[in-house]
Amino acid sequence: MRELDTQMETRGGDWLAGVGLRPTRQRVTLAALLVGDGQDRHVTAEWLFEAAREAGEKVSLATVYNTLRAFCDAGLMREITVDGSKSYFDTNTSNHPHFYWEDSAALTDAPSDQLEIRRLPKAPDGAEIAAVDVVIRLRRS
Amino acid sequence: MRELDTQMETRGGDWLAGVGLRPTRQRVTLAALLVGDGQDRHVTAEWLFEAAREAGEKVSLATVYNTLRAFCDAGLMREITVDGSKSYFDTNTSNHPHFYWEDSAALTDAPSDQLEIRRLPKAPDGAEIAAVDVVIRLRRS
DNA sequence: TTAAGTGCAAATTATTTGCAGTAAG
DNA sequence: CTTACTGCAAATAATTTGCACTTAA
Repeated sequence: MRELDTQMETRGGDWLAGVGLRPTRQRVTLAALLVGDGQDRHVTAEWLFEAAREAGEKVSLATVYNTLRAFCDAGLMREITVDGSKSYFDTNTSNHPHFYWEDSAALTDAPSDQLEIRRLPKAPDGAEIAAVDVVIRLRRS
Repeated sequence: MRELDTQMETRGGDWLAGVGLRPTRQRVTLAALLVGDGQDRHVTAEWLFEAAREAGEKVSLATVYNTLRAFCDAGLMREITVDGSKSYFDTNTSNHPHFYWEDSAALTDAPSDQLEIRRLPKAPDGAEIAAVDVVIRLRRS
């Protein structure tokens, strides 16, 4: 895996500073791995833990979990649930559809400009729509 | 909770017979609780286990899990994932949108005749769309 | 009679938490 | 200094599994 360079860490640090999270070494590392290259990313805790390890930074798995949760609470990421077994965390917080590759259990963005939902059911009385999750399940053909 | 009557058990039994699953006492009980009244239902393993208990039938939790899995494999039900922690099983196997009540963690059907998806992203090369899951998350307003 | 189904209890897997130590403001 | 953060290891929670015992066909 790639090494983390200064620019990536700076970008990760800025991302944290934006929401007032204390920029500890671990958080800067994880943030750099997540948004350091400006790409949107969908990760599992295990994947991020491995990525940190491969980048030569040491962080405990518990901290990876706590950190992902903190990032979500701060609104920096969104948690996506596709298959009961594990959670995915998305650096793109806008509401957009996903492709879920059943064979590899990978989650990627689906081109949102191609999706158009008409006549969305209205929320029942006393409730409001918090989000609309759209997951397009793909199978190798 | 309600008792199971003959008609419900008959309906549950027919449901099983339709796919060639051996109609054991436990399966007939669970099937009757699921489709005995002709209503669509969204249950968790724990809920169904409790319902069986309250109907005076004894089934182990492991069997409830194994049975729900068998019903899904047979195509009688669909598993729905909404929040990483637990699985819901839906007796309505057609592809339709759901309401997820975040406060009570309940899953219900959303009126599907009101949903219309236009320009669904096309599946990338080498893949085909297996299903499109739409979950409308509701929050008390 | 015999293969499939059931019920425990033990095993798994993903995630959270308690708490003593470490570091950021 | 003081409070938040980190790292373990132990605790949870949902689900699965191994295996001896039933039961439907």
